[in-house]
Order: sequence, then C-alpha cells, then structure tokens
Amino acid sequence: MADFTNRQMEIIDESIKLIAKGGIQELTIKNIANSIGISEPAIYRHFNSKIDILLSILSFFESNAKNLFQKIHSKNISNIKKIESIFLTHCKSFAENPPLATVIFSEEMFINEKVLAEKIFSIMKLHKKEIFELIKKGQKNGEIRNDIPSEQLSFVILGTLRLTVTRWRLSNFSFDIRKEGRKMWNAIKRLIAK
Amino acid sequence: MADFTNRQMEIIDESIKLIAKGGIQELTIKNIANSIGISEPAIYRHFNSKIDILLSILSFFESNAKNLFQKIHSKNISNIKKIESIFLTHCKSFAENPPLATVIFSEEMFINEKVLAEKIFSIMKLHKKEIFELIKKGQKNGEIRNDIPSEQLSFVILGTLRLTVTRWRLSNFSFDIRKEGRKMWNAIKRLIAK
Amino acid sequence: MADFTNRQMEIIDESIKLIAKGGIQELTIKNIANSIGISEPAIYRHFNSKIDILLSILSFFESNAKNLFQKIHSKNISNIKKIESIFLTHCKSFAENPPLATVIFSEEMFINEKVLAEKIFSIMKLHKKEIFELIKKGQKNGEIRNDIPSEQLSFVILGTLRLTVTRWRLSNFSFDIRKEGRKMWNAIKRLIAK
Amino acid sequence: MADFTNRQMEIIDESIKLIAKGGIQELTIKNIANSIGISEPAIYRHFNSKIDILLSILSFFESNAKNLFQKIHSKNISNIKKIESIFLTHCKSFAENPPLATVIFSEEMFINEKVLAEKIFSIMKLHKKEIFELIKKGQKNGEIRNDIPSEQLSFVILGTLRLTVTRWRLSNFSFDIRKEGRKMWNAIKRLIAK
DNA sequence: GATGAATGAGAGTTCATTCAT
DNA sequence: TATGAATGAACTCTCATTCAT
Repeated sequence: MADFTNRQMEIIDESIKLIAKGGIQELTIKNIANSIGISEPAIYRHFNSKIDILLSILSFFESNAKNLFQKIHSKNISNIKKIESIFLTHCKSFAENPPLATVIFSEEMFINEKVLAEKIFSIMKLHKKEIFELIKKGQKNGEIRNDIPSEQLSFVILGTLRLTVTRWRLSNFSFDIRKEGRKMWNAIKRLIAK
Repeated sequence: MADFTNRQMEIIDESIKLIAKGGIQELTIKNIANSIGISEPAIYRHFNSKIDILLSILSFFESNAKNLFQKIHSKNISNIKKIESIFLTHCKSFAENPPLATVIFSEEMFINEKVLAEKIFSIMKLHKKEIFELIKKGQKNGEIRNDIPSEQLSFVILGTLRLTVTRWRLSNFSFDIRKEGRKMWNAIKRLIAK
Repeated sequence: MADFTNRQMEIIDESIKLIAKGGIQELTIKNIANSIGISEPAIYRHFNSKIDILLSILSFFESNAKNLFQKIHSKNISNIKKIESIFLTHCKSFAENPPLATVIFSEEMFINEKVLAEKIFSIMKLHKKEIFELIKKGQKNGEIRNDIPSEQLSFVILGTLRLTVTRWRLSNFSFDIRKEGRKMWNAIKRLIAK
Repeated sequence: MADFTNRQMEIIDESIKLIAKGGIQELTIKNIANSIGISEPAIYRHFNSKIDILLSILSFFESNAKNLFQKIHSKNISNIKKIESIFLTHCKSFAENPPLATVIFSEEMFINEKVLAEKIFSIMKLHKKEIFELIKKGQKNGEIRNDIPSEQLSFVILGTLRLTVTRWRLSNFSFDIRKEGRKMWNAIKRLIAK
C-alpha cells in the first residue's frame, strides 16, 4: 500500500513542507520544482496531476497511521495504555516533523476536490474507529468509566489531541508539543478513568 | 466595534457562503461580485482589498463572540450553566448559519497573511480566556472537579466543541448539530462535574 | 488667457505636485481628489477630462513664460542681460516651486495625446524664438560673437538650461539650483561674448 | 556584461519601439506579447517582471555606451576629435534606430521605480565623466580653451546633444539628425576651441 | 528522465468616467 | 456644487498543464 519511488517521496516531502510554510496556496508546481531543483514539467513524470500529489500525501498519512495502529495492537498493554500510546506517539511524530502537523488537521485544504475529501474522511474514520474500539474494550474490562458512551469519549479524546496540535501550530511551534501532549493526556486519563 | 454598511455586510455574508461552498479558493473577487450582482471593481468601493474582506469576516465573528460573552456574563446562573450556554449557543448559531461553521474553525485559510493570522489568534485567545475563567470560578465554588488544572479542562471543552463542528461540516451537515452538541455537552458535563 | 477659478488653480497646483512626486503615473483623478479633499466626480465639475487638466497645466506654464518675456522686454538693459535674466529667473522660479521643474521639461509625458503634444511644441517654440531674437539683436549691436549662427547659439543656451534643471531634479534637488544656474550662465556668457 | 538570449533581445527591441511609439504607457505586457506574436505569460519565461524588462533596456544602453567609449579611447586622435566622435556617433545611432532616441533621454519615465532611477543616474554619470575627462585633457594640452571650468563645458556639450535629440523627436523625426548634429557640433567646436 | 518554451484561464487591482441623488 | 455607487476596459502577474526536443 502506498509504494512510492524515491523521487515521488521527495516530491511528497517537499509538498508537505510547502503547505506547512504557507498553506495550500504555497503548494504550486513551480514551488515544488524549485524546492527539489528540477523543472516543472519533470514533476509530471512522477505524478499525473497536482491532485495526484495531494492524494499521495494523504495516502502517506494513512499508511503511517495504519502502521502505528498495527504496532500498538500487537503490544501486550492495557487499553488505556494503548490510547495513551496513540496520543503521545502522534505528538512525538509531530515534534519530529512539524510540517506534518500543519497538513494533517487541515481538512479544509482538501475539501474542494471530491476525491480528496473522501480520502480525508476515511482517514478520520480510521482514527475514530481505532480509539472507539479501544475505549469500548477498556469500558468492558473496567479500565474506563462506564457512565459516558464510548462514542462521545472518543470524540473528546480526538478533539483534545487535535486542538493541542492546532494550538502548537498557530503559536508557531513555540512550545514543546511532547510536554504539552503529556499534560493534556494526564488530564484526559483522569477524566476517563474509573 | 465592527460597524459595517449594508453593502459591506452583504459582501461579508456572501464571502462566508463562498468559503463554505468551496474553501478559500472559492473566495475570489469575481465570485463575490457575481453572487451579489455587481461588477468586480464595485467591490473595491466597499473594501480596500481582499484581505480587508477577510479581516472584516473575522471582526464580524469576534464581535459576535463578544456579544455572546457579555450576554452570558450578565445572566444569574451557575458557572457550569454559563459554559453550557456558550457551548450550545455556538451549536445553535452554526445550525442557523452553517457556512459560518466552515469558516470559523478553518484557521489554516488565514495563516498566510500575517495580519489575518494575528486576528485569528486573538479570537482564539478570547474564547479560551472566557472558558478558562468560568472553569476557575466553578472550581472555586465547588461546581467543577478540582483535580485537573483549569487550563487543561478548558482545552478539552474547546477541543470537543471544535471537533463536533468539524465532523458536522465534513459530513456535509448531515446530522443535527444541536442534538449532537447536546450529547457532547452531556458527556463533558459529567466528565468535569464534581 | 488662461483664466482659472480658485478650484481649478487648486487642481492644477495639486496635479503639478503629483506629477513631480511620481511622474505622470501618479496623476490619477483619485489622487487629485484625495489630495484636495473632494470626491472624484467633483473634479469633473471643474474640468471636462483628465486631458483637460493636463492642457491647463501647460497653459499655465505658457502664460507664466509670456508674462516673464513681456516683463523683460520692457526693461532697458542689454540683450545679453535680458538672456541672463531669462536664464536666472527660470532657475529662481524652479527653486521656489520644484515640482514645476519636474513637469516643465518632461515632454515625454504629454506626447501621447496629440493636442498636448502640440501645446508642448508651441511652448518650446515660444522660448526658442525669444532667445533667438535676443541673440540676433545682441549679434547686431556687437554684444555677442558673430561667428556662430544665432540658431545654434540659442539651442546651446536652451540645452544648457534644460540639462541643469534635469540634473537638479534627478539629484533629488540636492544642490542649489540658483548657484548652479549662475555658474552655468557665467560659462555661457564667456562662451558667447564677443 | 548584459548577456541576453535571442528572445530577450527581441523583447527589449520591441519594448523600445513601443515606448518610442506612445511613451511608457504604451509599454504593456500585452503590447509586447502581441508585437512579438507570443502570449502574455510567455513574456514571463524570459523576464521576471516588467521592471526587469525596463532594467534590461537600460543595461543595453549602458553596455552600448561603454563599447563606444572603449572604441574611442583606443583611437589615436585629438581629444576634441574624440568628443566629436561621441557627439556624432550618438546622432548616427539615433538616425539608425530612432526609437532609441525617445527612450534614452526620457528619464522621467523611469524615476518612479527606485532601481530604475539609480540605473539611469549611473548611465548619466558615465557619459558626464567621459566627456569631462576628455575636456580636461584637451585643456591641458591646449586644444580647448582654459578660461571655463571643464565641469561647465561638459554640461554645455551634453545639454546641447540632449536638446538636439529632443527637438528631433518632438518634431516627429522630421529633420536629418546627422546634419543637424554636425551643425550643432560645429558651433560647439568653435565655442570651446582655443 | 528531464527541459525550455509556450499557453488558456483566471487572479487581484486600478483607471477614467458616468449617473442618480 | 458635490457625492456614493457603479462600471468597462485594461493592468501585471500566476496557475496547472502540454509538447517538441
């Protein structure tokens, strides 16, 4: 799934950086070409269109997330620890690659094009489903409080993660997202614990 | 504060609708002019530039929020009820004007231009401060649990509200944001209650 | 000849300043209106068109020059003194009104429109004729050398005056045009003296 | 120094013609594109901006002048002959390329943009310095009269050349600039000779 | 694989001018 | 006399994309 050549990965990488730098408006074929150091038509050797590039960015995110989820599934830890792992791993990977943070929660950028909007939507559902099921299991085995539907709990957690990242980005990455993420997670842990 | 002529309000209104329809890329002078039924240069009689229009949209939001906060302040109800009022009133006003929901939480659209980014940031701070102080008071007089810092609690609440609205929008407004908002609020209320 | 109302003179004055400030491109109806503090359509109460304004500026120059020539004619001084007077009076009036210097020798600005080009041409001829005749008289009565045709002598004088003003303007009025004018005139006087 | 591609030279050439035809206002990207027979965006493959084109026109002049000066320097003729050569060569090259005459002494066109104004200024200085030094040498070795400072003499010569060209242009190129140039030079030669 | 040259479509903006009030 | 609102035409410039080499 998502099998990119070196040049393609280079283009995807550079595109993420460009979007991070100046929003979707900064992502032009010219800018990508200049950043990489090739000509504009050369881009079209590697992607059919600009939308194709955006779609690949999203696929790249998707496959990252799937990998993460699989790794966590295989671990032998409590459900609440698994959710914590998802929460903090996200923070960590943003800390390591800030441009990613700009793009990943900026659905508005993509909703213009139907095919992109659908991809975004399916990625969101993927995350929601993951958290949702972990919560459900956690409620069943007594780790997580039972008096609030798992549906709502998952949205509280996801919403908190998203806002943390958004705050970080809008503040120009001026605080340590890992520390802040841990603070927020501690709050959530206490809120949902039995 | 934010004193617009009829034409200006018309342009602001139409602009919000355009952004809602197709993102910031749909907001062109041509589209605004066509929607209203005047020529493109005519727009410039009422706003100096496109950025000026965007800035006015944000000012419009800001002054709406300030009004809401003032109204709530003057009510003689518990702090938790005040937060509830903010939460649900936002959902209500989005239900009544869905395009608003698209624009209000789409900071990414504006971060290109410094002056817009600053405005967005100050609006976010305004909301945060409001919730934060209500929580603090609620914690002091025993309405709200004390074991979690008010800072984190306010972000949990704001994050949840934001995600609710984002989900609604990305689902193409396919569910009743008021009902969903109430559900989410009930969850939060239980989470933060003492 | 050239009988302007107060408002018209105000518009002409402001127009000269605008051209001086940023070339002919700075002379827009909007800029004129803003400088004076009236609305754009109001300008059209006083002039039929923008070209009308430019034409009036030129008429204003023309009538200034004619006045100067008349005054000098009536004086009872040598021909060479009369030329000197024209030369230095021009420098003096530029020193007193620098924007004038920018406009007066910038024929290029006006040659687009036929009616303006003709006006410019006739003003130039007026000056040429004046100097030319004074030289001729000076040659006849032995004040001025005879071995060079008066035609060429007048162009040498006019060319020198023009370049002096142009240098002053391009240097951002950084030297004293009166002193420099006198220096240049002293050179010319020696060159043409018998 | 000033190394242009074929297309760039074509654009520069066409631009000079356009300016000659109708002043700087005639120099629009559209007009350039139409004259050459390519699309407007195509222009931007060869120049970054309109100002870039104007700057290149000036560079082209500058490098022409430098070439001329170098050629003259290497000749084994009297200083007065060298000045004559500059004077008449200029007239000749204008005769061969009249549009050039319109642009080269129309500093007003360029003073809007700082970078252009500086270029113009440096070109003027280049010419001044050239004539100035030749005069100085001529005065030293007794070719040129000593009773007038070389500074003023150079401005008299340059001013005369400029006015000759200006008259020619404003008369719609209706006389033979070479003949007229020779007449003017003869007058100057006599004026400055010892 | 890559490039230089080109293009149709369209962006934001400014212009001189008109007209109803 | 003056103005607010409007407009057609034109401006510089950028976009994603194509094609011959």
